[in-house]
Amino acid sequence: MTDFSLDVYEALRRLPEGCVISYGALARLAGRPGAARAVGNILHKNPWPDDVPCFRVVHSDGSLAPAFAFGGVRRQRELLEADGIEVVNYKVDMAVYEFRESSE
DNA sequence: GTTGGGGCCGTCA
DNA sequence: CTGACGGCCCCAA
Repeated sequence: MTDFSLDVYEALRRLPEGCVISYGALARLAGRPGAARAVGNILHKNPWPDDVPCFRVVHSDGSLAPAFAFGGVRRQRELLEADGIEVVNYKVDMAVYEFRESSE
């Protein structure tokens, strides 16, 4: 467990419902741009799946994770749709649902 | 559109 | 500590 991991979990916790984020973006929010792979690993561990909705984390192109640990992309799609996110062909519109701190 | 290479960080053996 | 792997990302051909 590292500070980076905790930071990732907190960043995800701050993520509002109905929004998604990519591994890279999440890593960036965690303060480690380029650590997208580490983020994937961290989310895989996910000690607190109840507080850390990793299902809101998608690829940079908006596609869902093919190796989603909870039960596959199918499960993830249900969770995303449950958040009010429109999922098309296991992909979401990053231009709309991607979480951004600065709305510029 | 696909394929190949490099890089980053964390966890496990 | 080193080596290998991963729910990745970016750039170039």
